[in-house]
Amino acid sequence: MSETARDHAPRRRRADAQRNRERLLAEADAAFREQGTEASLERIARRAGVAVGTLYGHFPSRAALLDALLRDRHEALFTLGDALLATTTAPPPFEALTRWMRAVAAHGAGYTGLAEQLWGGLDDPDSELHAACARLSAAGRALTERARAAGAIRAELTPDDIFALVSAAAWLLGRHRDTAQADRLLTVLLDGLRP
Amino acid sequence: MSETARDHAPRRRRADAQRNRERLLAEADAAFREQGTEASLERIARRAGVAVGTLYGHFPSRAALLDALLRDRHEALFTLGDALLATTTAPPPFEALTRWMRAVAAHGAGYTGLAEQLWGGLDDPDSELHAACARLSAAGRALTERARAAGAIRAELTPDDIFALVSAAAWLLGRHRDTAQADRLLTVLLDGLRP
DNA sequence: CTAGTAACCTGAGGCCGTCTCAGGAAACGC
DNA sequence: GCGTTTCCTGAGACGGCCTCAGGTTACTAG
Repeated sequence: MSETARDHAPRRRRADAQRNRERLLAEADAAFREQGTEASLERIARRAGVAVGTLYGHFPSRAALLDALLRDRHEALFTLGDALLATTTAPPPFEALTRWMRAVAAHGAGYTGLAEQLWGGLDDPDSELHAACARLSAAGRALTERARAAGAIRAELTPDDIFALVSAAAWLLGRHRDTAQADRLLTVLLDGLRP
Repeated sequence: MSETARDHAPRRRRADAQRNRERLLAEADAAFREQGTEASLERIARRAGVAVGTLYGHFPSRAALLDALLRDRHEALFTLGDALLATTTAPPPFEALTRWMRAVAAHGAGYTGLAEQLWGGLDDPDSELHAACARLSAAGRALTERARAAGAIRAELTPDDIFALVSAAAWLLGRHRDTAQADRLLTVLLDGLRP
């Protein structure tokens, strides 16, 4: 957080544009935390001290806004996925899969409604969230196949099944805020994967 | 289904009102099936050949419309719950619980978005869906406690946990239409309940 | 310091949705 | 038929999404 703040935005931006972008992201994060991913974009713009059009100028859609907001968290998940798959650092297949599922479920629970958005982003190739969703899905697929090949999970489970279960868990956790319960439920779900 | 159609509406209604009510329910069912429970009420009214105000006259809120639409299905679930709890007809505790969970999950998957509505109806005492949700929840609670007392499920699981799991399953099944997958996922979930 | 330019911002306005309510229409009972 | 009660209508207030023509501002080259 210094002059390298423009990491993944090599093109110089006008100072006011940069400021507005940051305020918008901050307000969007606050609004999404409080009201979920369906929070009013108009209100977000207003609270950022900016006109609606400015918001749309920076983020053409809700998905684009989310994508920008989640960039770091997604990056961290990609890294985790790589580590869980790399031959040198990977834990046993079942543990790798469950650690992945817990991480993704926790991520999808970050905002109420995020699970739906990620689900939708996977289906819609035009969504700004599509790339991220696809990478998450690919990592999950690889981990699932490895676990399946090792006989660590029921043979009939497909990667899509795993994705569905993670989404459901994220949906649930995203509207409860009870971490103890979340843990119990994830345990039920993950134990059920075993053959 | 004949002249006894006004079962739970003892008060005579004007013929046109009765007709409109039925057309509205039919169109709402169609719309909810196609587009989920967030379908536009204006469009439903229009397709029923009626002004918006008429719809709101019959059903003050989306929840009221859903409540009317689901009345029979809820009644059937209450009956099932009673049977699963009655000492004469009840199967073993674990089977009773899982049959209940499967039935409620299937019900909540009837329309995309219904799971959220039922969840919300439980929380909001003013919702027209509240009574039905509360009864469903009570039956689930009793079945859970019985299963827990019999040592058929993990000791740490609460009735709220079960409700949450059923909701998540309903959410999932409500946006997939793959019954084979639905079965696999429910199996995972229900097997995970065991100690 | 200044002018020119490209980048950016604004907000009215079109569209659709929810929900209400005053006034009009229609069914019913006699 | 006629009065009464019940019901229906649809304009309109309000908020959300999204766009785009026109105004504004930061930067830059001189």
